Amino acid sequence: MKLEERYDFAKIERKWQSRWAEEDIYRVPDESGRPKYYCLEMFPYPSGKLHMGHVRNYSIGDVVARYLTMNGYNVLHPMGWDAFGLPAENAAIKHGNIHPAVWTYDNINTMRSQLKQLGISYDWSRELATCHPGYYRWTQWLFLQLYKHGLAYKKKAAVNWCPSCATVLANEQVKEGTCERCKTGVEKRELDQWFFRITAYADRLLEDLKLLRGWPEKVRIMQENWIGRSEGAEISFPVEGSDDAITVFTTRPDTIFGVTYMVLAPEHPLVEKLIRDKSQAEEIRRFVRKVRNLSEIERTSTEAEKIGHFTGAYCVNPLNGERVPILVANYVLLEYGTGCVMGVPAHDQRDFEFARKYGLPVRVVIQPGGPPLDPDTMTEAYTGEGVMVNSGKFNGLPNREGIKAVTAYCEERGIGKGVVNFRLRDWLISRQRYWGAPIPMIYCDRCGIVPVPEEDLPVELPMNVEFKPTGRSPLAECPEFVNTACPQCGGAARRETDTMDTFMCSSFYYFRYTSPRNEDRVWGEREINYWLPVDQYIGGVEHAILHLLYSRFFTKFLYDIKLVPCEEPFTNLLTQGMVLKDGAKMSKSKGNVVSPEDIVARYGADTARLFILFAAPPERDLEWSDQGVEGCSRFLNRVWRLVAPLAGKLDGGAPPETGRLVGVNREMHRLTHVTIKRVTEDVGNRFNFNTAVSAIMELVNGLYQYRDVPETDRDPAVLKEAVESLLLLLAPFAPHITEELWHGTGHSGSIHLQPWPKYRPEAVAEDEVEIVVQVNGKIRDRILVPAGISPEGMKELVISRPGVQKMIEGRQVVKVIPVPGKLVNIVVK
RNA sequence: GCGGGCGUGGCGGAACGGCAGACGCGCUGGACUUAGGAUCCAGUGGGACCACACCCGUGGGGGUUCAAAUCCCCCCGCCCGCACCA
Repeated sequence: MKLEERYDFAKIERKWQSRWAEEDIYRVPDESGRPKYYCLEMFPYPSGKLHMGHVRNYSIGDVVARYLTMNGYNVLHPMGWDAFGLPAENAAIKHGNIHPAVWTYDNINTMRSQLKQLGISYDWSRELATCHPGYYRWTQWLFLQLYKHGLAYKKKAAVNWCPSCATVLANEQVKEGTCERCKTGVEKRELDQWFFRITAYADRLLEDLKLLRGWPEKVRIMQENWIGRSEGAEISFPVEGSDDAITVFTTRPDTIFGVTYMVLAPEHPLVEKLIRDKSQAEEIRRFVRKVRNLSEIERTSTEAEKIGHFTGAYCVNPLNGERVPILVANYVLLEYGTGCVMGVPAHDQRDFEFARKYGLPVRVVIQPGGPPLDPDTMTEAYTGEGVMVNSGKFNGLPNREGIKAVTAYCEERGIGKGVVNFRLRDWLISRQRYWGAPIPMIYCDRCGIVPVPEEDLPVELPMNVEFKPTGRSPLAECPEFVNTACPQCGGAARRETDTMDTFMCSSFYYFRYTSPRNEDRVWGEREINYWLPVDQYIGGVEHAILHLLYSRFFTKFLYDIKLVPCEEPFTNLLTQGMVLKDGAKMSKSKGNVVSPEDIVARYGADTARLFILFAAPPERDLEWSDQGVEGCSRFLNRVWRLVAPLAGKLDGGAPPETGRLVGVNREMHRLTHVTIKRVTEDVGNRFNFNTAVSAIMELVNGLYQYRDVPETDRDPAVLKEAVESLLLLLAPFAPHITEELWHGTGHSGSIHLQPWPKYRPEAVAEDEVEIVVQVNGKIRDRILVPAGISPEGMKELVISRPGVQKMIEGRQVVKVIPVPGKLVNIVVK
């Protein structure tokens, strides 16, 4: 094959993309003699066009997939679309005449062709879209499995409502009191909604984080904090003059003798009962109403002043029989623990501030060593260790033991028990929107809530609906959808009109890739057992909690019902950094967006990929640089100019024998093998693509030098080996140019199906190495020593040098430290 | 407030506790050219110097070590996550 003089990236990329597709070289079989490897990148939401974050994500994944393929693995590398979601519906509302399905599939078509233009090695035969009935049928089926196992349930609760998105949100989708998607402040609404009982898995989700050695610590810690396990006790305080009791959750039962007041969350159901016949009833109702009307941001802000009101009611401390006033205060959250807190001002900083503000008594019950605490002069709560005091029969007990002793005492007396509390809440999955998978449930006046029979799935979305941001699901306005027959009694019944949170769809897509076209089962047993778990998952850290926690939950559930072979879905996780421009995240509002389309059109996909991999290590943020792109483009042109003229001239025969090479040929041969070693280690062990690329650049620089030595002095076998290695090493990064040059230099068969080059240790070894001579840690000289020299030999060689003798003349040599292959440090006095 | 991360040339970034600044960008000079914003070659942390030797340098301050960008302690700055969790 003849090669053109000029590197015409556009022509080359087009040509190979269609050849690869025709020859179907990226299709992967579900069984193989080779070991399997599942390389997965987070599938995108089809928002319109690819952005640089996508290009980075998929370029990283592609290097991993191609590298492992060349290393003999049977690599599953699929792609699909997280295709349900609000933007599609919002586009329909805004433009009126475009259906979310049309909008979504248009975007998918655009983005698929962009991915193909980037030359990513996906097995497109496995492509899936979560909005396709062939997919969401299984989303619904999995809902039914959860329901069957008591993990999907409906309950009325105060839920997060985003007025802008006109739907409810899961806790995980609320950030700082605002909607994660649109930043609108969320409100609380009392609604009857579907939940998944993720809390049933809280302990395992926490415990198994320990197994995830291949995950960034940061993500594990984030999940750990989100799950928020805390051990403590629930203790009941009987309400004076009533049969009611207030149960508090506390992590410090050892401080119970220091309780000087009790606080209920304003929304606590007991409040109304307590104040009914009290004079302050109206005042408190006003307060409760006010707190309720606050936005979540104001309600939960740490800045907000702590405000409390006395209810007029009292309860009794079950440990010492003391009368304790009951208050209502804005800083107590109904959702956490029991919605009530015992106030121990001496030993809790919030309680302390609150008590000082309202002049509530402070009683010390934990005494540290040193001067005793004085409740009147304390300026902050004492939260450390100490010995129990003012605590009746527990006096003198170290507080650590006190925690257990008080808990045990309460259990014996039937007034309390040790409990474990989690911050994790159940996952709210109902959405009052159209463009999602319908929840497969039917309401029958006679039979109640009835699941749609599995054989009736999918419950398909009707196409003819009105899109209006009403806050009711558009499905509710669609009688053909709503009205149905009860599967049990056959009578008239209504369908559930809420759809599922799209995070449900993305919680199992990586399983479905193993059997994307299976219409009989959610996936094949053989396929799932072969491919799972995912060996390497790659995506943005923004999914550290939401998607990754839900997916772990799903996997555990599916493991329990024996549908998947693993308890954790993703063995290794790489969270890539953001792509920045001028130090800030690219965004339309900032006007600093660089479009992948433009870059690919101007420089080609190979250049775009190479730059993005070269500019920074993958987990770090990447600063976009047009000049850096220029540099990568220059490099590929340099590769072209080096290799293209060699077309038809690379006839070195078998690889050279290391032992017989000398001079420039030995050096070139050595550089080749050093580079193979470096790139192999950088890509294979560390995912340091940036340093791998620089190693390849050094090889090219070396080849330019080598090219300039007289042809008679060059060994054709060395040149051939160097050029072929260069192309093979560069292939995962720049798949098109390397494929073209590979064929141009006389090879048939795709470069991407070649074995990865192996370095020869004997070729990497040097005869002589330069070592550094230090005197008292400062570099004073450099000398060449034989490579295999012993530490003793190094010492002698260095000391005997005249220059070194001069430097240490008249001083006493205290110690000589030889570091093989590196340096000798002479310590003198 | 709590948790995590990061501070290295003009810039992006390299450096198993062992030669700081690989590689790339930018800049400077040269070659080739009608021309070069193409290409090739060379130089490029700061100071000092004809040049060499040399001195100073990884946010700041201490420490461990023969040896610290790297390990430990304190401080400063920036970024991210969580945020009244009882």
